[in-house]
Amino acid sequence: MRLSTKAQYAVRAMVSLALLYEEGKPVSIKDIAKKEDLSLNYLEQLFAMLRRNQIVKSVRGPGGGYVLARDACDIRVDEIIDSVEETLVPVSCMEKNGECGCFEKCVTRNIWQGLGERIRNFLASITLEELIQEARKKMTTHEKLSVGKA
Amino acid sequence: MRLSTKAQYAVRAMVSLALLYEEGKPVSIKDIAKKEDLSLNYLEQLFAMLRRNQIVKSVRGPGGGYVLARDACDIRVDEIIDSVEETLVPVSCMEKNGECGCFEKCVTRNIWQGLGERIRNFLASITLEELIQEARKKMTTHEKLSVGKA
DNA sequence: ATCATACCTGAGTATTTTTGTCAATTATTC
DNA sequence: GAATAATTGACAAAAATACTCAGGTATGAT
Repeated sequence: MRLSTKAQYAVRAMVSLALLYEEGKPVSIKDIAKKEDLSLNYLEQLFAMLRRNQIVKSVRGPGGGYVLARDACDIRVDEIIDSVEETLVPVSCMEKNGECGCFEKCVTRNIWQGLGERIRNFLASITLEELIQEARKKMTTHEKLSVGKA
Repeated sequence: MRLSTKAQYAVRAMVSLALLYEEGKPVSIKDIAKKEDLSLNYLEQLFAMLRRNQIVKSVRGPGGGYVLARDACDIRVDEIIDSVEETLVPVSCMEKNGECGCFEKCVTRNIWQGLGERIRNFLASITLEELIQEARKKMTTHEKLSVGKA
């Protein structure tokens, strides 16, 4: 029962994007890669998926980069994960919108369905905005501790 | 976000075990393998793990097999899954009982922790007994439909 | 005793999924 | 038209998963 690193990276990258963003200026993937210490090429793939799912918008050319497609308070964590990972449903036979055809036999079906719903609901209850605020809070307390590091 | 087939098999096998059980007579792994259409050898591995975790008891020799180690109403689904799969925690850095050391930086930590708790709580809220009763219910309605099949 | 049954163990393998890398292209700004 | 940065698709390494196999060990029945 593991979330892929892909999904974890995507969420972290989205927080980074939001934090690095300053009015009107797109954030390059390079900056995010540096901040999060991730492979540039790999991040590119993730952002391509995020873009296709309308989580971010891209701006090409010099000075370009990525921007949130909507307000942070309107982006839910489950949407971010959906963009890069196929599914939050815990078992594969339930993929195609609920009907695996084994209804009569399958005793455990209800469990997995219930579990999938809990996971979905929980991740849908958290917005990017909340993560950003938490991040800012942690940053300030952390900065107090590491003053004069450089 | 997938549960391993291992975990799925284990839960199904436990239901099978409980359904096949008749007073005093252990159920052989072979019967379960047949009923669930799983590899005998693979099931053996799973039951070895279930035994080590005191979910089932084994009886060796002819006429032997496996028996529930406790009442079905006292066996929770999360225990079954724990026995065969390492973890219900969604990200690896949180393995060792919660402390990954990246507390200050890690903005997403709270999400994964919360998610892990939801998953755990949900699976802990279901007992084997409940699954058995549901299975019996489905069996009777299903039998009505497939009368005279053989 | 010995034989058949059925659990028990650990090593090994094949498959799939995940996690990336690389090379080449396209769009945009200066 | 040169530099920048997103965009794409193919490919590859590595890890996890899902098994198989070849033995062993305990027990009951004859």
